[in-house]
Amino acid sequence: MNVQALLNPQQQKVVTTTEGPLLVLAGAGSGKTRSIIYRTAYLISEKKVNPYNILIVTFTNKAADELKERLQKTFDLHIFSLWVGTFHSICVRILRRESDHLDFSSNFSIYDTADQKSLLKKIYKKLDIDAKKFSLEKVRSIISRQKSSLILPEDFFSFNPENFFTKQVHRIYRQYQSELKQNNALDFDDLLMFTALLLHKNKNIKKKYANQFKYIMIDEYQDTNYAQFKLINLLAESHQNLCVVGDDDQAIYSWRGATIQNILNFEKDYQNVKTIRLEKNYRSPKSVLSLANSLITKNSDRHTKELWTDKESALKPKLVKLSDERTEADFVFEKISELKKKEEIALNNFVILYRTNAQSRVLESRSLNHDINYQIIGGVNFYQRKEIKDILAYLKILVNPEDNESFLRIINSPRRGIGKVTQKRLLNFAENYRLSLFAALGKDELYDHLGNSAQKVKNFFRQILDWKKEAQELEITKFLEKLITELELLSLYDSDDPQDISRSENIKEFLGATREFSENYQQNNQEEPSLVHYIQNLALQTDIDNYDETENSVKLMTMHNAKGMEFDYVFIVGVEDNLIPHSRSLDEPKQLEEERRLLYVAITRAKKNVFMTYVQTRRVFDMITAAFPSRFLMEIDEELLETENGQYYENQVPRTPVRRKKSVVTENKKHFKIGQKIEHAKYGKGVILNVDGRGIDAKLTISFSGGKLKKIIGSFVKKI
DNA sequence: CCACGTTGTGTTTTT
DNA sequence: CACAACGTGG
Repeated sequence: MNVQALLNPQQQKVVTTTEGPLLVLAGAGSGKTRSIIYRTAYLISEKKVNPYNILIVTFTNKAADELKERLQKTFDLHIFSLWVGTFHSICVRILRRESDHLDFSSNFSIYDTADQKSLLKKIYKKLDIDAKKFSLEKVRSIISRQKSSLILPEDFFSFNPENFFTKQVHRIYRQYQSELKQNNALDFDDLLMFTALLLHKNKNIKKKYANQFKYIMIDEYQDTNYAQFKLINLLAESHQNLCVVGDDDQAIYSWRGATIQNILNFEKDYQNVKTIRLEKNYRSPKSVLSLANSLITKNSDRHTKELWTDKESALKPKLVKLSDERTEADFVFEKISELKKKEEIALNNFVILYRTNAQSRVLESRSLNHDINYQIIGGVNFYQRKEIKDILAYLKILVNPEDNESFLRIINSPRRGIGKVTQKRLLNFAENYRLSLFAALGKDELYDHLGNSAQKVKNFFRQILDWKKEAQELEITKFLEKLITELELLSLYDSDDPQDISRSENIKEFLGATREFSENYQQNNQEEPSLVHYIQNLALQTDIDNYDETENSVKLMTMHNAKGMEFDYVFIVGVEDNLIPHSRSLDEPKQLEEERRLLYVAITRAKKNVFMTYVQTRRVFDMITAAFPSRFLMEIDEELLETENGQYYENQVPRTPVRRKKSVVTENKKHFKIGQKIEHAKYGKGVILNVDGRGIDAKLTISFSGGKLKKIIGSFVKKI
């Protein structure tokens, strides 16, 4: 393996320093991933380490897949026994294997944020707690924080002050854990917490995994939380062969419990730590890097380092002031068209970054006027869409009959005439007999309590039992097809309503994804995947894991999602106070620093140049509000940023928010008129027969040239 | 039991 | 605005 030719001296050092604790402070674009891959290859082919003895933790599943692929293709290594994955997926794997030592079984359900909230809502009712005083999101995040810090309900008051508020939170937390257990379900944080606790409590199991993972590498170490720190610490303490890679300047997940102290204190947590700094940036030109450096040096809590590059560029980052968010979107798309034409590059070399998902909406609707394909990454996760979650709930109930949450989701969806009253009776019965809802269906006495609905419930039970049997016999894709057919899901969404069209498309896409998973799995494992395996894997999938970077389209995503990626041209929209830094982060200096890092991450994605935009008025809900350039812009050296129109530091007169007039739009002022000719990307040209609603979101009834009649939302068509 | 209307409520970021 | 929670009439 010729390391010298392909890596710079620091990277080489990372690769060849295999023993003992190693801290790699790797700036943005400094060849971090490359170093990890080479280090792994070096361990296997030069040091003759068995792949089975290596653990690599990546930040996304996608990164894990790519790493595996490159090891296989570039280095021709057989690495199927190598463990690569995210913290969560690795924990699932361990928990499934070790379920004998745990008080849940290996077919556990994994609850996402929405599941957590719906469970909490039920608990509020039971404990008579007011959701207005104890906001669901707030309590959910407090509980999440406890778990990230390995604080169980019984230890709660050792770490939290005791007052009225915390007492209630404690009650909720205790009940929440007990209900999760009843459902044989774990939330995301449980996956980490229970794995860490298992290794902590059970010396034999700890020994087993510490022996297996003789070499450990962790990517994005700056974004790990205490549970993750502890987990790794337990595994690495005996051999100390731990390499962590990260950049404290890119720590952007403290709100999720990540603590930057993990990377700042690594040299104290482990002994005889070797530290290597990767400061040469291979991605961005000097102009972009100076901008980024100028910003990040305003942060105090950091390892000092300075990124450098020898890449020159005539281009200068630009700052552009626009009047409102629509003009902003138009500007961005026009600029992209212009650059695309001028440089003859494909659309996938452009990215538009924003602070909040809500900002994608305008961009989406304006893109139609510019003939630019786009792809949104993130937002509502594919697997969290209603129609998909419904199907998943069926699968979960078949795998884990104790999962009451999933049970309640499916019992009357699609409608089968089992309404609230019957459900209430069933719940009471199950509670009296201390049974799960599904198990209650197996008791004959139940049906005496159900009156007219008894037969419907019986039919439902029978159906579930049949599916359960089939799920075991059939290959998962086959089974899924059968389930979808028998539930008549596709015909349920068979209308011209764009929402229904997208729902049935999602279901088909889900089937496709299942088929792909099944085929891959069979190839790698020489056997069919089980349903449990499949759905536990699904729960941890994200949008980023599945997106296609080769597709010819502009990518739209949050700054958070852009971590680890790179693009020729980066457009950052809404560089305003209240967005970046976000209004919720203004008071706390620590949070302000994190917002600054977030903008730093966004800027350092650029291979060629960066455009930042801000507007003067922005619509928030139904209000038009005055917007102001981000305070971060004032910190940047003036000469590093070219302003296209107007100075960003000019004094603006704060304007009072303007409430949008509720004017009645007369027929001829409407955005769309009856008789108007339009064009749709898929259906072609047509004429509007009816307009329901106002403006761009009106529901249009359109007769298309082929004779087809469709109902379509205004924003999906172009006026011609 | 359910469809459909009305009222109320809330948007940071995600595994 | 968008969507969830509630109430009413069939």
